[in-house]
Amino acid sequence: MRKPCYDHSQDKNKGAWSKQEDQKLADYIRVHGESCWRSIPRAAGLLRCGKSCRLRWINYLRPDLKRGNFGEDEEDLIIKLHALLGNRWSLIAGRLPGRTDNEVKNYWNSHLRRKLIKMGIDPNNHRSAHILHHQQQVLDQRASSESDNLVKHKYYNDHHQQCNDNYPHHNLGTHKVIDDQVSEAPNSSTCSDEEYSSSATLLPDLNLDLTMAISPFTRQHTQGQTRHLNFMESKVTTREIESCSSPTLLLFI
DNA sequence: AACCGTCTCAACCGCATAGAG
DNA sequence: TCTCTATGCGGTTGAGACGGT
Repeated sequence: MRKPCYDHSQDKNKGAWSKQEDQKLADYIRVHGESCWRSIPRAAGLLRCGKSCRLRWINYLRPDLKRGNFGEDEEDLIIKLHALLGNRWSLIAGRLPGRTDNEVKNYWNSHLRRKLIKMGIDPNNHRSAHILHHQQQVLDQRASSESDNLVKHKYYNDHHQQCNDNYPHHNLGTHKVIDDQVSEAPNSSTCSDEEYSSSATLLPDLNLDLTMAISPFTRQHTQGQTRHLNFMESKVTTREIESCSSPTLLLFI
């Protein structure tokens, strides 16, 4: 049986950190560095669990943290990255020097989400809400009368183009197969190889290289045979994409 | 001044994953 | 290959701050 992450059976402190606790932790880490969080509380004389110490250090005590309000450029970057990565806060925070994943997540939930909603943009998929509604209606009608998925795809792409036109600021491109959270292609199995390679297109203003790759894990195929896929494979075929339920997004920094 | 609703953000929690043995 | 432990991540919670009535 796995031990609980937070063991409060030994009179561990909970809640807000006191200045003395902060001081103890900061002093300890300055001398000994960040290693083995589990042992740090005892070594530093703190009645906290290791996880709590790690969180406190990363989110508050780290000397390289940038405190204060987010700048416009930071907001802009968060929105763009969220459009690409979804709620991968640690990845997003990694592109914002001095910001933590917790900080970015909180800022998104308290400010940016609302800001996008006010602008008529769905913060979940970064699409214009009224256009999305209209497109969905059209899509539903067509889907009910035609079974051809290519039709859906055309509408999806047209719609996406329209969103980009309406909100060029976000430069969303057509990253429909980057990730199951980010992309919402009606049916990715209809994409051509060319379309998949376009999903690896760079976003020049972000200086990001977004490359499709299949997860390194061995995947079971329906026929029962096992196939090993190369982790760094950047050119993947439609068939491989089909066999992969969760394509991995790689960020090369 | 008191109450209430909303907002913000630090901290908690549980799950996933990496890595060691 | 399997099991176990430590760490990392993202969703959620709750206390305190703040503004409106």
